[in-house]
Amino acid sequence: MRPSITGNQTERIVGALERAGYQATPNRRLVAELVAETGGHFTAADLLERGRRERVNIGRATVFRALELLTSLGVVERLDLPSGSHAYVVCDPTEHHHHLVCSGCGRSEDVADGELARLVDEIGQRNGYRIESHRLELFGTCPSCTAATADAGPGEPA
Amino acid sequence: MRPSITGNQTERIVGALERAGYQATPNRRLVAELVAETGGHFTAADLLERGRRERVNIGRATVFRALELLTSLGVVERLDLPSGSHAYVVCDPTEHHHHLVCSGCGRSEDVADGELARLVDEIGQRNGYRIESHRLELFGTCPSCTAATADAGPGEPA
DNA sequence: CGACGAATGAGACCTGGTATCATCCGCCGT
DNA sequence: ACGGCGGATGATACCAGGTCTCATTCGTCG
Repeated sequence: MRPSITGNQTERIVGALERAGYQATPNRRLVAELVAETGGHFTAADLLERGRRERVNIGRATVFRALELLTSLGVVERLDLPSGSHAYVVCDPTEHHHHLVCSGCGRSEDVADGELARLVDEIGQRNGYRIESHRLELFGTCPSCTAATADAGPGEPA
Repeated sequence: MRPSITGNQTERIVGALERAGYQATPNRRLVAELVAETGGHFTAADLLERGRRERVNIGRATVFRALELLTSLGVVERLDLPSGSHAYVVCDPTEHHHHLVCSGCGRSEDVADGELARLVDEIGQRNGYRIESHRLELFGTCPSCTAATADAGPGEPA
């Protein structure tokens, strides 16, 4: 009785919304679904477009507002791509973590803070700063994209 | 014969420009000076405004173009502030590094990559990604801002 | 059912940045 | 000194991403 993996994901998001005391309106549910069914990162424009395919009258502001809400709950986070533009990823709100993003397909993994905390601490101490927050972003090629490019074009050795 | 610390800094920037084969035009010199005399990060709008105080007819596009140029040479880098907006900082182009930014005064220190490289490597391996780039950004309060707030308002204990 | 606050959509607005295009300027070869 | 050419410039239009306002509408609760 499990409609899909993303079905659970959607419920997780909607649940987070309700637990935080926000209404789970149809629009917000829609955004939750769209976010959940996205493999990888997405932009707000993206979401809006997909949203409009399902429900014509969804406003741009509503999408942004929903995204803002979800961001404040930690179920999505905003990434800064190397290009300088912004994207969102869905992620686990329960633990401080960072993101490893595939530049091929956009897929993103959460990576635990781990040793980084110590390193950050040291840097702060060395410079006399009181560190308040830090952000690590990793960009690379995921296993399947690596495999795909290896298949398609092994023609760039030296 | 040393006009100011930032004088050298300016020359360093202009030099980088010339070495890379670009003309060191008056506009670009102006931008270099403005950048050099900035303590901390600045936005493009910032720079434009200050630029216009010196030379009325400097175009917005020119400032952006100069900034882009300097970014491509590595003498400035673009930061993503926690607020989501962008700022630029001048930094040392000779070595891969990250930034530690004071959220009080905007001042920024370069911090060496150091152990991070190893950590990044491990993360990549653990996830099967081929890491292409990474970015660490640290935000905190610098020594003098810490001192200042301790003087001004010690009134937020619990 | 009625009321009130939260949510919504349309659209104006803002910021940061890019593209276009005509002009202009500096530098080069002669 | 001159002519020409490419690079640099400024104005301006444009675009993306995001926020604000405001009137309407929807949900929820009494």
